Amino acid sequence: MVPAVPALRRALISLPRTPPSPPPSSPPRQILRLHSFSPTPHEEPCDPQNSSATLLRRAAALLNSAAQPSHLSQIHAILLSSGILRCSPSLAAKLFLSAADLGLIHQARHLLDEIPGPSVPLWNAAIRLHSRHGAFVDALLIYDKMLHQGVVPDGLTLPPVLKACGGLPTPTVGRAVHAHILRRGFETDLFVQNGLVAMYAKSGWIPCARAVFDRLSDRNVVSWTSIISGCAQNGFPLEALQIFARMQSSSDVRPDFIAIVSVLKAYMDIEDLDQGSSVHGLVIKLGLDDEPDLVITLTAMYAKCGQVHTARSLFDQVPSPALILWNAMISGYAKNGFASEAVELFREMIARHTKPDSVTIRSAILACAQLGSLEVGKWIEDYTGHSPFKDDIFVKTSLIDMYAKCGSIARAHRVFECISNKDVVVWSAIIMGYGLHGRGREAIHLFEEMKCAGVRPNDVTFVGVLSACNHAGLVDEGWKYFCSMRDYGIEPRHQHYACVVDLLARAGHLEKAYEFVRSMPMEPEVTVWGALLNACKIYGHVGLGQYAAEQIFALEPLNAGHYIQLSNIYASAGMWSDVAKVRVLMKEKGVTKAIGCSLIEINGKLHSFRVGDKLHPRSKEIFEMLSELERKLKKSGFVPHMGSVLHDLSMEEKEESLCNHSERIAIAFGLISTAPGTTLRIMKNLRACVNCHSATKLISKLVGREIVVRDINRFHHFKDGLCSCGDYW
DNA sequence: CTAGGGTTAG
Repeated sequence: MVPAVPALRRALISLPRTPPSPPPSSPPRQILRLHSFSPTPHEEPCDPQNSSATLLRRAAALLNSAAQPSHLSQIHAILLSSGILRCSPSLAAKLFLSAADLGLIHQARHLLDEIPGPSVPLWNAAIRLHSRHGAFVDALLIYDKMLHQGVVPDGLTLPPVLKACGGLPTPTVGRAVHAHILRRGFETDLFVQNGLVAMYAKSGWIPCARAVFDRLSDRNVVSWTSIISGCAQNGFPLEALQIFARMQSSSDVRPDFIAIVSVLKAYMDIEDLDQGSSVHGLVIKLGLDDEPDLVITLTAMYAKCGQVHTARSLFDQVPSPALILWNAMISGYAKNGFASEAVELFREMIARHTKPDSVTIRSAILACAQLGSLEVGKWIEDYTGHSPFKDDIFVKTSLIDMYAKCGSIARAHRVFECISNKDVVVWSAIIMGYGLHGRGREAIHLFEEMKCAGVRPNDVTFVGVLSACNHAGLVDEGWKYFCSMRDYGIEPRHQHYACVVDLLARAGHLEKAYEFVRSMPMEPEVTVWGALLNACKIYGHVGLGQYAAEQIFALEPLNAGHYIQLSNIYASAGMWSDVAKVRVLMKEKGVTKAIGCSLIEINGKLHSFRVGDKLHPRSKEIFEMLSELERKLKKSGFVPHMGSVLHDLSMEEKEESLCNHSERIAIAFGLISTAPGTTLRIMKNLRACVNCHSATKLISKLVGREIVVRDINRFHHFKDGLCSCGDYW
């Protein structure tokens, strides 16, 4: 009789129970003939002994053939109601093992309680079953009960117990079990020792995991893998790789595919593709390149490191990809700017009748957000609504983000409203969305509402609020919120500082902004100097602009936008020789201006235009519309803002007339290809230029259309001659 | 009869 360790008991009492999953509700497919079990009148009704024996025999025979959960449930129910289960522990045990084999946790649990004194293998099976299915607390409670009944665990009891401990947030229980193990002498049991290493590793207690590992006299591939993956998963990728190197040099343990997967994870984390590829070589040498799980990890690694083409070639070699392989490829595309490839692959997946999970759907939604296409966005929401993930809060949050980025804040809000338990990320997403659309007041209102609802803002929420204030020119509010961050114990990051600099500078408080930059506790990065430079352009402040530009050139010498900003500052001040100098500087450094490009979506298809683009099949009509627009603009007294011509640094581009800017062509195309009154949605890769911005305002009025333009930073909603940004961008 | 790994993150 061994008493339960008090520490283990104490630790267990404090644990929350895992909420039980509902028992399977699907009705039995095939109804067993119930009456054949129950004692029937013609079968010696007056002799319960005899009929019980018959029943037992029949039940045992049926149990041997009961491969389906529904059959098992029925047998269970019948035996239970007849009270016979209590008379025959061996039958109960048999029934229990069948239930365990079928993964029927609830029934197995119920049956275990029916068995008077379960044997050690039975206890082991029960613990293993719960541990495998993630019911860790239950697994431990069963273990506790076992100890309490004075049953002595064997070598097979502890591995699943340790696995359950490793699944808990802290290794408190694990340590108690460890103490147990020490007292009982499982020092030479490799399974138990490996379990300890994995338990500490999973809980993030790497030094403890290492201590156990280092004391092992005998190590197999599982011991090595446990410690390697422990390091890789807890932010010590370099240690993981060192240990792998040691494994190869100082042991004759041959890595198997699971070991390699763990190693690749470490390379993935440090994004060391060169080393990662060399492991790919090792995989081939070991003859493991056909291992499906390794193909998944390799694909994920290449995809995550931006080598989407290499990833795709691996993907294409798999005849029927598993769900997570689809996920790795689709998310790889989405994260690396291959949005249309991601959406296309998602469609292919559906066409091939592979059911996506919430990870797939989230990746697909992310791709839609990047694509900016409202049509594709609506399609994916529709798809999501018919999927089992329609109520998933992660999915809904990505939908909010997606609609905001596709230009429909109304749709984003609709999704937002329908979420019952809004967490901080949901609120942050909608606040960010309103900010993106220049609706700062509403963003602030939502922020206050969120606080009233008792949701605590985090650093991301503050980025949202600050950028919302910024886009709407709400200087005082923005400053107030920035100062309130510390009340919430949030230390402002660089991004928050950048927002404030932009906020102050754009509103004309250049000196204040500069002072603020100097007071920053970290080195200002490009975004901060860029905000200053931009404001200097707006307010014609040459000196500070020059200084900011110098800082930027040192940090990011190859981005043409900064040179153009500086050049524009000089041009506005009439400093033509300095304009020329900037041009020379650009040439010396080999910086070329990004070519403006606008996209417009018509009937779900994207059309792209560049400056002066004549490549479109309907080019002739487009240019007729362009001249008509220009006529209308002139007639209503529109004067082009000549400053915008100065954007173009090369002589060739200077010759381009302003009305050839790409967004104007996209608008013209939109007008000739849609019904009157249809909203036009345009995306461009640069910031809106001053001239196009005022022209578009007027055009929206002249043609009676709402025009939504997503530029590189934000949205502009043009309507009735006005823009939602209030000319503040 | 036991053990180690993999997609993702608004």
